[in-house]
Amino acid sequence: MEKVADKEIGHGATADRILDAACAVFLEKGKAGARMQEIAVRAGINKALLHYYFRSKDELYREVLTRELTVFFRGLVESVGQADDFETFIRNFIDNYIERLSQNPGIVRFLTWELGSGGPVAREVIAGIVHGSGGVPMYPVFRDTVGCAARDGKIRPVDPQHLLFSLIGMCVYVFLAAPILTSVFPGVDPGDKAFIEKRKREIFDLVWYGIRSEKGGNDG
Amino acid sequence: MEKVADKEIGHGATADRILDAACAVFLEKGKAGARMQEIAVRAGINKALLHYYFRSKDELYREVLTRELTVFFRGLVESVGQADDFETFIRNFIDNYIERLSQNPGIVRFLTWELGSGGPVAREVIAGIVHGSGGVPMYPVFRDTVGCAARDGKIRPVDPQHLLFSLIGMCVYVFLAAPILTSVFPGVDPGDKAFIEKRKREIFDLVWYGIRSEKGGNDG
DNA sequence: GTCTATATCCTGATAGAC
DNA sequence: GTCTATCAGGATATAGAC
Repeated sequence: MEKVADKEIGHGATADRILDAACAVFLEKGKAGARMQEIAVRAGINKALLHYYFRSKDELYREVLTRELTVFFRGLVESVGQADDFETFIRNFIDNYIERLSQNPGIVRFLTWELGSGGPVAREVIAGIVHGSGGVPMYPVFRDTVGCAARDGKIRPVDPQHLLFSLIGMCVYVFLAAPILTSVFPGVDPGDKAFIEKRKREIFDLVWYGIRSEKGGNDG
Repeated sequence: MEKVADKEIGHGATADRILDAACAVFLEKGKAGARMQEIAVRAGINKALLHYYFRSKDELYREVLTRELTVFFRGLVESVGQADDFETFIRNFIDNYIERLSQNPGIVRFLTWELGSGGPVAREVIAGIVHGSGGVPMYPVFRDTVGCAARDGKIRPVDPQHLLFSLIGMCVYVFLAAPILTSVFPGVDPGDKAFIEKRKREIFDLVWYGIRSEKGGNDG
């Protein structure tokens, strides 16, 4: 499996092109709106060959989701890491989270929709990732880190669950609502590098001023 | 148009039932995933009668969106109102915003998806509401109120646009991500009254501590 | 206004040649 | 592995009786 002139270099070249095309179409149109015809064309083949590689639309959908969500979630989970002080812990979280989102602007929107529509496949795949993942469970680490910081008087006591929701919400919103934002606020572009960096700073400032302990806080 | 035994009281009773049913189905499945058959059944009629009232799926979709988004957006815009002091201004915003969202958990999810999918109908309808609305433009009021509070030394200087994004993001996220949250955090239910009230308080605290001016702030 | 039956079109999936 | 041609099912939309 290493000759094949003209075309690619062997085994899964076509399959990969299909997966890429399918990913794009599914993320854009959703499972119901996606058309096998369009996926085939974007992959540079025809429907018959598409079905030769992936028996059915359902199977293709499952493969795409598994591949895409696995890497995406692993990336997000890594947003919660150890850090010397609590300030960098929060800063790293925001940086990493926004960075991943800005590189995959479509996937969160897709996930939000598909999960709400009760898609069993998406639910399954995610369950497999969240629970089965051999990696570090994300929330316990976050909760404990916040708890320690509060106990040490670095920050005021705060519900870690809601703090997490607030952080994620602030990070995710601009990407989810990108179409509305750009239409309501001409000049705002969530894909723009400068906007992204400013967004990181604004979120951090709001959160940091919002939770740090009064007594210890005269470094601003 | 005021007799008609047995059935409802006249003109648009059936049409309204159809619109309600269609709204539910569209919000749940999206335009592509929605089936005219299901809409008909939920409205208690059959496909033929459905087409008698609304010529095509596209037309029905447009009517539903126009009706639903109009009232929803007007409600959201009202979240920005005058208040005696800046603290109640923020508190009112959060209260109102979350209240509307919690009563329409599905519509934001739908909107986010459909706008991102480039649906021209949704875009059109929203443009008509946002611009054509004779009501008060939302953002200028918000921006000026924030600006005044900063000028008066009530809060630290802060980018009003990003503050708005942060506020909305924190409010909206738990409803958008409800399916994920309930599965990852057993016990969390964004539809629960107690959760909603707690969420309001947590958001307010984070924002208020996060933006209020240091000098004037010793009332906590 | 409401129904049953039917037309028309589209899409996912298969057959079979090369 | 890749193609053309085609099937079978399902979806929107219409015809026509009541």
